[in-house]
Amino acid sequence: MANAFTNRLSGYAPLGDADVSLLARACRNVREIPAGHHLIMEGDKPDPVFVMLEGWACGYKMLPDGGRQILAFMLPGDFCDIHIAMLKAMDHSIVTITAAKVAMLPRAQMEALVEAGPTISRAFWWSQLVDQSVLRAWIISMGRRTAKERIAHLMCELYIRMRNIGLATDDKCEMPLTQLVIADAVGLTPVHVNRVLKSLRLGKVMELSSGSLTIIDPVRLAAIAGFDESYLHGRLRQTG
Amino acid sequence: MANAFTNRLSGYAPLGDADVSLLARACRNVREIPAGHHLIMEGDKPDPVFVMLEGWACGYKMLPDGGRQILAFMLPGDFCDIHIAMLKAMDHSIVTITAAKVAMLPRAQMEALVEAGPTISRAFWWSQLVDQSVLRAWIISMGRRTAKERIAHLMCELYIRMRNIGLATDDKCEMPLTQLVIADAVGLTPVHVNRVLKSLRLGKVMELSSGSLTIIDPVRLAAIAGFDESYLHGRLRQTG
DNA sequence: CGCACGGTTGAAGCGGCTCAATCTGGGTGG
DNA sequence: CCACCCAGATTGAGCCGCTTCAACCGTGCG
Repeated sequence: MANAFTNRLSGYAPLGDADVSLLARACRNVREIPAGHHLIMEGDKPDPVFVMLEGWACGYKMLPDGGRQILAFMLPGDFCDIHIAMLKAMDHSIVTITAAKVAMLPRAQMEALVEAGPTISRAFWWSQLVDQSVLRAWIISMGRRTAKERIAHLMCELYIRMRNIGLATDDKCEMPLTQLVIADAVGLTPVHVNRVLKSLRLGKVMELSSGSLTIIDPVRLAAIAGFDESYLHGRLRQTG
Repeated sequence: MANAFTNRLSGYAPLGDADVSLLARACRNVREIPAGHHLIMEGDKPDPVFVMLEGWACGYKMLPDGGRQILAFMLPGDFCDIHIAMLKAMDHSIVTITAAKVAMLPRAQMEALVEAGPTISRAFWWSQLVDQSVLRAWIISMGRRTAKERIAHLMCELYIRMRNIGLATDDKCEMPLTQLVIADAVGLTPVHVNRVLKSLRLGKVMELSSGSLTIIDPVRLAAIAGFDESYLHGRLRQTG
């Protein structure tokens, strides 16, 4: 019954078997989506809430001058935007980064889950809390960190999130991000991202290539980033 | 019975009289706090949820190098951090900017309110949605906007939020922010904030002095900021 | 084969920072 | 009532991190 979604939520609240099967059954409507396809675009009338089951996606907003700012990365088990169904119109877009499996929960189903009991409801609140923490950490990065610190911090965040869902080894995980995507996430130029990655590589701190991240010196990477993982509130995923 | 808090929430969901009086009664425990005092500090064990009834506050995080990043401004009617009671330890601090009246709702009371019915619960969800939207807008500002655009955008945000709670006239509102505070919010230097404010003043766009904001040319200000107020989901406050 | 996309590198410019000094107004003690 | 004080505002000069513009390279794919 369990999937990436129920595993993640059970890290937030002690879900019973009934809760898990309710949540899993809510994920019956799954779509397979290739890389680079939009789940929803700015201005669309949203209805279903999207949940990532496999693959990566990101939410972003375009600016009048053609620039793009990425607002969040969505990994397996994540809600794409838990509030989506409350809006009249999307104020940002969501696009897949890799091929992905996405569950679609209609608004009514979300409401049913919330009202199904306090445990699921509590897990949803935790999920929102963590999402907000991540947004705050991004603000801190963009406001007060240098280019190198920012990129190091993003890599730490994504690595730990991957590790928390069991998709990382001790020093490595998938990281299917192009330098352009990283630039749009941290508010830098692709050119400068390239130079920073080079310096991290030459400094034997970490290496990003062919879609995966290798952490060479975890202590130094965390020091550069000023990284403290507690804000991600990760739990070891449930076994079995 | 109504106060800043119930007025704000009733913009998010159709609260009945019973809901309003429940919420108002939850705000019985009010503290008056002078300017510059902490409601809670990083590392503290949080318990009560704070709600601003009068005055301004801000949440911020200190960085190892002594820098400060402000994460949010709290105005009358706002939750300081609706998730606060779920945490084991605060990961940021909250300090008053002006003298303030703050209601303190213990964890148990929050849970009781959530379970009191779907309307209050829905209003809380909306409140979280709006808070997230604001965080996202800050990320966009810090990632992709110039200093002038960023400051203009922040002024627009705060002006509209003040207007939405009935605390602004057509072209003016209180804005008790020092240039240092603005700098810590938008990720700039106080010196540079000063220069930008000067240029906005000389350009006859807006003027910030002695604790209040005067918008001279609203159209140009919004154009500079690239501001679209819909993300704040403001409703006219209830009358009576 | 050749195109397209992503990565890499160099050179020059600029926006915002640093450092440092001066100014201003409101509050305070004598 | 005045001298003083201090936080916040203001201004100048020089520097640096990141951007811009413009190439060139490598590789997967039609």
